[in-house]
Amino acid sequence: MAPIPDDVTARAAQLTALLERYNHEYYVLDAPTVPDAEYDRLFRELQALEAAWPALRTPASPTQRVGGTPVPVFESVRHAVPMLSLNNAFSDLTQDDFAVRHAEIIQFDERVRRGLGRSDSPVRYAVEPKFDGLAISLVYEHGVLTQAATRGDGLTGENVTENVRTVRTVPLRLATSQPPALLEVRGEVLMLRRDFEALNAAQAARGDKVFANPRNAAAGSLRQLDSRITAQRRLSFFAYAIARVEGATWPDTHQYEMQWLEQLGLPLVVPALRPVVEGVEGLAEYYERVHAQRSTLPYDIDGVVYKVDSLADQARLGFVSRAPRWAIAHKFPAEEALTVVDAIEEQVGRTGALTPVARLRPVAVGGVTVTNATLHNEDEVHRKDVRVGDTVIVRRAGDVIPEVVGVVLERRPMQPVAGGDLFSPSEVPLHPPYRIPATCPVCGSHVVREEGEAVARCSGGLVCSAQRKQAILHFAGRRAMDIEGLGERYVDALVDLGFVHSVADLYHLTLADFVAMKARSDETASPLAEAEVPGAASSSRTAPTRWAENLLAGIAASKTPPLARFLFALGIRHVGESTAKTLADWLGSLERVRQAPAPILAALPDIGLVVAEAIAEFFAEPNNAAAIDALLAAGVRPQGEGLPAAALAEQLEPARLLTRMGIPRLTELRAGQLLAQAGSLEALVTLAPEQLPVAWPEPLRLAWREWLAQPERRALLAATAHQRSALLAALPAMPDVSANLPLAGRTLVLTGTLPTLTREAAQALIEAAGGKVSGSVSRKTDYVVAGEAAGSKLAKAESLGVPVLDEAGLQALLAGTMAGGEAAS
DNA sequence: ACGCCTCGAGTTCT
DNA sequence: CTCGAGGCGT
Repeated sequence: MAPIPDDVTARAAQLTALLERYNHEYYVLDAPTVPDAEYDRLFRELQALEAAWPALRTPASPTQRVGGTPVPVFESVRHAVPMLSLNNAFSDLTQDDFAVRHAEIIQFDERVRRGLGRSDSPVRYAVEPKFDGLAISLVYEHGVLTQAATRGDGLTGENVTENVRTVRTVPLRLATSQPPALLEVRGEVLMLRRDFEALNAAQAARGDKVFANPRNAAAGSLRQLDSRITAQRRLSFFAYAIARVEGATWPDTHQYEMQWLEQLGLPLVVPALRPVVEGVEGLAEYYERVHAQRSTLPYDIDGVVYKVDSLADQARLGFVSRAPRWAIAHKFPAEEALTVVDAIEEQVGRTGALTPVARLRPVAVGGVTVTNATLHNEDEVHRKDVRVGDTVIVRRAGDVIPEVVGVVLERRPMQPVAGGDLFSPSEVPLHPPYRIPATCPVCGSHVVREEGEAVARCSGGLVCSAQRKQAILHFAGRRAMDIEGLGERYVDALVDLGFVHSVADLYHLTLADFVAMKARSDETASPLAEAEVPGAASSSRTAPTRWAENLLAGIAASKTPPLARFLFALGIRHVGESTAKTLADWLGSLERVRQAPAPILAALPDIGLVVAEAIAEFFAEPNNAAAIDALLAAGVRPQGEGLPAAALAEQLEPARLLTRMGIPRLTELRAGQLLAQAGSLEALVTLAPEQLPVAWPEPLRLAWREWLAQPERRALLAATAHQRSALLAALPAMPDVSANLPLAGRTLVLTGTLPTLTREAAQALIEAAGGKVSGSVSRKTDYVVAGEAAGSKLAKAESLGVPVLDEAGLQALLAGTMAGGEAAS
């Protein structure tokens, strides 16, 4: 290749420098000094030079902001310094008292001052808005941007360098003649509100999908595999931290860090929004000020961030389970909005539960458009007195789920009443108070509400198509049989068109069935029509069976589930994952679970009479028995341990079993006396009245005789005795050794996202080590394992003094090398 | 009998 | 995540 003439190299360098300066003036300083046309002219000149001499085209060239070749997939990038998330503090602005309103600020400041051993002098804090965008890490080597990565799980992110290069405010080269050998900057990529609106307008005009909020638009744009698309989207960047410096002096306060970054040409938020303040009053004042300004800012924020300004002090404070002790995110309270209830409809759940749902006029709350909100149950609707036509206050509670806070009664639609006078109102509400319907909206069966229960249920059982669909969906669910690809759309179509009546039918479906189903659902324009991929109109001839093959493969692959998951999949009332696991662990086979009478089941840990009877009734019900037999006949083989648990003998002590028969006033002590008289469970049936224990008072003797009088109870007693013997005979010869495992008898709670383990993987490891994973923190919790974005459970652990571990701590515990955890402050 | 704790069930939107 | 309800220890 011909060498590049010196004058060309010089001109290219000159153009690059000019374009970089104009870029910075335009996008970062918002103060252009040249007309756009001049910029475009220089830009095209540089492009032309680069076209003639491609060697000039470096990654740092301003021409490279237009995006390059699409990548098949983002490669992953390991962060040299982990990208942490901050602990959260929440505010409740409904309180007036300063101490109450700013309790989180006061607590944070106290923790900081305690940690620094500084009781009187106020701490200096660098404060800034908490952007609602995507955290990004930028690496500059000798002043040139060489890598940009998303946060990912904090340890490993995605390499999005090509995309970030197209973000106009990100300098491709640092504005200094003596750049550090290495500089890693952390900041946020986001979309300004005006850019978001323009983008959505353009998307809508083109008939493309619009984004729900700027955050989603930014995320969607940044994660484009084709960076040319990213280049067309107006993304912005704000820097807020330095992660690594080599070959330069690291400033000693956060404030100086920011000043340095600004000198290097990195965009920062306007100075007024990032002051250094002192003490609690300074933090509170800043919080109030930004909160008040929130809606007028050019971008979305979801709170503010407080950081101890001195880096030496930051170092002294250190970290608790991967979140810094010297910084905290203070979130604004949930946003509320007003909207109108168009209708109240009922959803029918798997158990037949009718749940009233408010259909709302679409309204934006906290970044998403809300159209539905659950009203939980009839009582709840009455408590809030929500009616059709009402204007209601909607909030996104905690983080996601929309909630109707209350009704604005002044706006309730009314109608005049004839003959109204001083003593009777002249108008009444247009709509009556809500009533749960008397019949199921799906199948018309009557609706029953048990005495003392909050939920109303459709009595139709599996006759009700809604219940059937939900039962099948539950059966196929990820935590149950895990049939891949069988989602709501297919279940709806399969049931509506009569291809599937019960779960066993799934295993008899053929390719021909699916093709027929597809044909019929196309005719009837059922929801399946929407399942087609864009442009599938022509491909429905060419590859009509691909999805069906996948589905059939998914169904076939689900034939050998672990017993616990199979039991859970059956959808027995009161039997969730945990109870299903108890049954599987203790009894070891489907047959033993099916045959166990209620008292045996109630002898197992955490299973009482209510649950035991629900299980026994489920298996006794002929329809259910037939459905299970059909599954077995179709080749479904739940995988059990084969043997009951060795410790079962203790659970099945005859006196214990007797107390679980549902006999009134029979305590364990009295059951023991009774057994001493009879000699064995079997002999109880024939025990003569005069042989009852002498210590028994007359009412008890009467209660016993009355209970035993019914034949089915004598049968239950006999069946229980029989099953007990059978189970004991099947017990394994060797006692189990689980007591020696490192986490035997320990209860752990997982919260947040762990850096490398998934929640399921962590749970599996803990259980393999003999421990138990629970969902909520209490005094009985031995450890809380906290990851990224840990929430209320971490806070609760700290308030109860429960030790908090990070993933490394958990691994140490699993290895049995650690006696205790790192205690939280 | 009471109260704590855990589990089950239902839910929204992208 | 939140509520309601069942299980179990006190």
